Amino acid sequence: MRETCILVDGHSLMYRAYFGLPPMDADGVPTNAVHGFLSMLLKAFEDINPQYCVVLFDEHGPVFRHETFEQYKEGRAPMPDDLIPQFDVVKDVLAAMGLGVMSLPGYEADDLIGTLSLQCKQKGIYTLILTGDKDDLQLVDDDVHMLFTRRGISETVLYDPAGVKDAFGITPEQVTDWKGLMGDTSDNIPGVPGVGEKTAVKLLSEYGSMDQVLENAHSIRGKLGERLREHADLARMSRELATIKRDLPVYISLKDASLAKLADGVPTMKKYQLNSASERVRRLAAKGGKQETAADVDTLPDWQTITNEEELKAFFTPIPNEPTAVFANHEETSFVRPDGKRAQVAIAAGQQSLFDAPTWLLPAEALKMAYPYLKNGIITHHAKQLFHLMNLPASSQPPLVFDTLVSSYLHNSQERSYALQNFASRDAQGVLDLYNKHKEQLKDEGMDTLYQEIELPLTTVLYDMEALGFQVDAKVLERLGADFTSQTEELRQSIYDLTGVAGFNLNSPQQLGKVLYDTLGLPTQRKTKSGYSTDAEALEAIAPLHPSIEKILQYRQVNKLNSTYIDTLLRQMDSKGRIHSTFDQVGTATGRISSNDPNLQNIPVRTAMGRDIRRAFIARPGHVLIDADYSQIELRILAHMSKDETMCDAFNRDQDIHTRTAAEINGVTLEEVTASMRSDAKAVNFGIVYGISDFGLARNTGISIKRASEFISRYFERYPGVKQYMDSCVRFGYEHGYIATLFGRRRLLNELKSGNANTRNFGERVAMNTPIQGTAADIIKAAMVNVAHELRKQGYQARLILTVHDELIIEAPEAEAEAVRRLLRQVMEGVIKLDVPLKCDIKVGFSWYDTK
DNA sequence: AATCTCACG
DNA sequence: ACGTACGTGAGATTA
Repeated sequence: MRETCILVDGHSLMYRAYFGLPPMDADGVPTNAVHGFLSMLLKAFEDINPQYCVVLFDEHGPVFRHETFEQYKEGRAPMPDDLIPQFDVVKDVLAAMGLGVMSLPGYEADDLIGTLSLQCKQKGIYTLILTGDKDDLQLVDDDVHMLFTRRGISETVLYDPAGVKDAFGITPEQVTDWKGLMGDTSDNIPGVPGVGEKTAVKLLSEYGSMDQVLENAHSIRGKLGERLREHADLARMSRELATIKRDLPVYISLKDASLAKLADGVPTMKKYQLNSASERVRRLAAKGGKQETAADVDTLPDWQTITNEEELKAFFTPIPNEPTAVFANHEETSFVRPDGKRAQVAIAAGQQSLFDAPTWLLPAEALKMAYPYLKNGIITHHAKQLFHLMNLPASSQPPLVFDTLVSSYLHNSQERSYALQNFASRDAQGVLDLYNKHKEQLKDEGMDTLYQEIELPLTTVLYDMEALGFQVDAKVLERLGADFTSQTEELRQSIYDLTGVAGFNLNSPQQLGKVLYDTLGLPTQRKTKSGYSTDAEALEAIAPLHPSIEKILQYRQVNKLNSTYIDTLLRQMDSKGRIHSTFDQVGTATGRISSNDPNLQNIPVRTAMGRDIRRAFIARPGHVLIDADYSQIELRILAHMSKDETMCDAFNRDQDIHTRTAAEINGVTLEEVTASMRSDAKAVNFGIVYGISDFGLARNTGISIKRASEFISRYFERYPGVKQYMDSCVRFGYEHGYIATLFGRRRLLNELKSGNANTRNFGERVAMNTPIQGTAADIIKAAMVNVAHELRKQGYQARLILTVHDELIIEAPEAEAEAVRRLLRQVMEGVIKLDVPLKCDIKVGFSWYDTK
C-alpha cells in the first residue's frame, strides 16, 4: 500500500472556514476559522487515512508584514481583523498534533505545495492537495490529486487528471494557459480583457495551448481576435503569474509531518475549547494509531536540528577525538547539481548524535556551517556528489576516509541503484553502520587494496574532472550543425523522390519499414519484436536493390550526428564554454567508468564526417590536449593472464597482434599475411575477448558459421594457453558464483545458475570477458590516480579532463606539454608490471581531432 | 516505459 | 534445441 501525504493550503482553507461559520470565540479569542479548518482537515484524515500531512501558509515578506501584504494583494480586500489572530491559534494546534507547518518569506502556500508535491512524487508517495484554490489544479497528475473544498466547509471533490478535464474542460497542463487568458481578479492576474472562463476553455480546446492561440490570433475574427493580438504580452505575463513554482529551497521532512502522534494535540485543543475536534482526534488515534510509517519516530536515534553556530559547536564539542563526521544525503541521487536537484543533509559525529539540517536551509549552506568540523575527514555515501555540493577547491576538501556508495558497488557491481533506504536523519547513522560492515567485507572479499588504493582516491580524481570540464568551440559546432541540417534536408527530399512516398517520418522504423518492405516490396531481413528490422545492417543488404537505401543510410548518419551530438552539446556548455560530463563510478558491471549528461565517451571517430565533431573539443587558450591510449590493452591482459606462450611472444617482440594471429591461423609467415587475412584475424581476436561463439563471429564478419567455427578451433590450436584460460574462467565461475579481475574486482555470475541454456551461455561469455575488460578498467583507473597524484606532486597545472576506457586526455599549459607527455607515458606504462609490456600511443594537439 | 537505432571502447 | 558476440548512454518514436 502506497503511503499518502496531504498537503494543505492553510491560507485558502482558513478563508473558507472563516466565511463558512458564524463568529465564535474561546475566552475572547476568535476561533470560528480554526473550528472550520480542523473540521475540514479531520474529515480528510478520516476519509483518506494518510500517513503524513503538512500545512502551508503564505508569508509575504520578512519584515513589514502588513505593509507588504497590503501592497502585494492590492485590489483584494484586507484580511478581516478577527481572522488574523486565528492563524497563530491554528499553527499552535497543528504543531501540537505533530503535523508539519511551513511557510517561506516571500512565497505563497501554492509555491510550497508545488515544491513539496514534487518531492513527494519523487519519493513515490501519493499526494493529495487540500485547498479551495483552483490554481493548484495545474499540479494534478497521476501521483498528485486534489481535494477541492467548495460551498462552505463540508463538501469536497477529488480531482485526478481525468476529473479536471471533465469538470473544467481542460487538462492540468493547460491550467496556466487558461488562467493566463482569463485572468483572476482575486490573485491580481489581469488576463486578456474580454476573455472569460468559457472563452478561454473554447480557445484552448480549439488550439491546444496559449502559444498556439496567440500564434493563430490573426485568423480569429472580430473583437476577440483583436484583443488577443493586442494583449498577447499581457496574456503571457499573466500565465507567468499563474504558474506555481516547484523548486523552492525547502525540503519535506516526513518525520516532522507524521500523523502518528495526533493525540498529543488534544491538550492544546482543549485550551482553545475545540471540543468536537479533540474528540474526533481521539477517535482517529484509537483507530489508526497502530499503523506504522516509514518515518517511525520511535526507532530513530537521538537527533537534533541545528540552526546556528553555537548549537553546531555544542553538537561537535562533546565528542572529542572523534576522527570523522559523517554526511549523508537524503536520497543517493538528489544532491544539488548544476541542474538544480537538491537534498537534505545529515551529519553524525560519534554513535549517538545526529545533525539534521533544518528543512529551510540549503544543503550547501548547512555544509558550509559544518565544514570547519570536518578536518579529520569524512565518511559518506557518494562523496563525489557531496564535493559538488560543497563546491570547494580540491586543496581545501576534507579528506575522504570512506565512501559507502563505492564499497557497496564493489560488493555487487550489478545493483540497479545504491540509494540509501532510510530517511535523512537516519542516513548519517546508516552510513556509519555500512562503513563498519563494509570495512570488514572488503577484506573478506579481497578487495581492500583495490578499494583503498584505486577506487577511493579515484572518486576525488573524477570529481576534479567533472568540475574542470572540457572546452568546446561553439562556433565549430554551429557551423557543422548548419552543414548537417542542409544535408539532412537534401537527403530527405531525395528519399521522398526516389521512393515515391512523400511526407513519411524517416525517423520512424515502423513507417520506414512500411515504405521499404510494403510499398517498394523490397526483401525483408531480420525480424524485430514489432516488424522487420531497418537497421544499418539490414539496409546495407538491400542497398543494391534500390537507389533510396543509400540515401536513407546517409540520412540516418547525418541526422544522428546532428541530434545526438551538435544539439545536445551546444545546450550543455557553461558560461566559459566548457562541458561538464558526469562520470559514473558505480554504473557498470565490469568496473569500467561510464560518462553521462553528456556522454563524452561516444563522440564520433570512426567516420570522417563524425570525426569532424572532435574539432570542436579544444584546449583553453595557451593550452594543449595530450591524448594517450593504451595499445591493445585487452589482448595484452589476455596474454598475461593466460600465460599463452605464443601470444606473450608476439607482444614481447612488439609485433602487430592481428598480423601475428593471421600468420598463426593460416600457417604463413608475417610477410605473407594479406589485408583480408589480417582483418579476419582481428575479428577473431575481438571475438575471443567477448567470449567467442561461431555464430557471433560469423555474423560479425559475414563468413559462414562453418568457416567461423574452423577459425576458432585453429585459433585455439595455435593459442592453447588461451583456451585453457577461458575454460578455467568458466569453471571458476560455476564453482564460486563470481569471477575476478587481476586486481580482485568481482562480478557475480548468477546467470550460470539459470535453468535456461541461453542465460547460462551468456554467463559463460561474461565469465570469459569480465576478467579482461575489468582488468583493463583496473589498470586505467590506477593510472588515473597515479597521474593525478604525480601532476600535483610535481607542481604541474596540467589536469586530467577525460577518460574513454583505454584513453586518457589531459589539458596542459603549452609550456608543460613535453614534460607532461613524458610523465603520462611513464605512469601509464609503469602502472603494473605484467609478463608483456604495456604500451601507449600519445599525441598532442590543440583539438581532440588533432590528437587522432 | 519500452523499443529501435546507433555512437563509442 | 536454442539464438548470442562484451561493455556502455542517448535520441526519437510509439504504446
